[in-house]
Amino acid sequence: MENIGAERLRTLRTRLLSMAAVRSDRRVNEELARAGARKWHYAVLAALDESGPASQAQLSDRTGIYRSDLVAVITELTEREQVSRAPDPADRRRNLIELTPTGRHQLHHLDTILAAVDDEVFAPLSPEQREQLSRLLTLMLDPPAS
Amino acid sequence: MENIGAERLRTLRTRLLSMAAVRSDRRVNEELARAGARKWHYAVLAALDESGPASQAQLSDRTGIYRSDLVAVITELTEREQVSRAPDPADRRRNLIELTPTGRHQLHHLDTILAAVDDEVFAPLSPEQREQLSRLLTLMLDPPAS
DNA sequence: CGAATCTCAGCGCAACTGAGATTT
DNA sequence: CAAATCTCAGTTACGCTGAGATTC
Repeated sequence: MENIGAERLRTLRTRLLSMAAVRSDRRVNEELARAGARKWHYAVLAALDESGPASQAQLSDRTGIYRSDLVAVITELTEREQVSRAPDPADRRRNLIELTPTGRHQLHHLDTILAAVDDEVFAPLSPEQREQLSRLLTLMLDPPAS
Repeated sequence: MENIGAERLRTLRTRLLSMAAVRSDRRVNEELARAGARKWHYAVLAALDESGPASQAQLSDRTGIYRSDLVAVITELTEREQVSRAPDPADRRRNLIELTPTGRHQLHHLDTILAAVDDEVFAPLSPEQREQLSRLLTLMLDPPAS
């Protein structure tokens, strides 16, 4: 049981990661809120833009949002007329969710906002360091098949 | 408005950071729970070990726990006899919180657990990459005075 | 029939706010 | 008196579970 040093709270890696994410998430949520959105809204819009119309179950897989929570998210997006929800004629268990022109416009708006937040949150890092951070985090999340 | 690419959700840096932290936090919380603790318990024990006896307000500053939440945390730690809480004779508005021998022992136990979790969570990274990650995160959180 | 899908109700935890009581 | 400290009550959001109804 060696000495860990008098800096546990400042150097513990899992804690650093957690604190950095809390700070980043807070700014992201604040700025999205100013645009009338939350991060799940963004995730759904982006998933629809990148992979096309989908059922709620597919959107759940693509975004990581729980199926039960997606119901409310899609309802909110339809109220804002950013997506449409209609029964899938090919399989009436499913809802077919599609991006509307308004939704695509909002997505681009949110892209701009998020780019600015990224720039602010990672301001202390050089462009090379930001890339390095992305690489390390990606490596953590998707370790290359050994 | 240039094209962001069809990988937003997989490459957005703030999202990578958030996902990595969620995964890490989950493992930390699971393992601390198996030891009958939560991360705030650890933070308080470590702060007391490193900086000595303190009032709850001081502990709040050192750990980042809200003063209102510290009440319950300290109560739980006293129930486990890991800290003692007594009115500070020098200023009776304050409670003086001190680490007990049991608390110091538990702290060392939790140190061991957290070292193992760190090793597991960051397994995909080499020792050099782990150090690099720590440096980048520290830089983000405490940017050097420009 | 079993399996998939959507919906709703609710739990547990964490971050956070606000207010009251006591002491300095 | 104003300010600091501790305590308690309550809000909001999120991740997650479970159950019912419908459709395949």
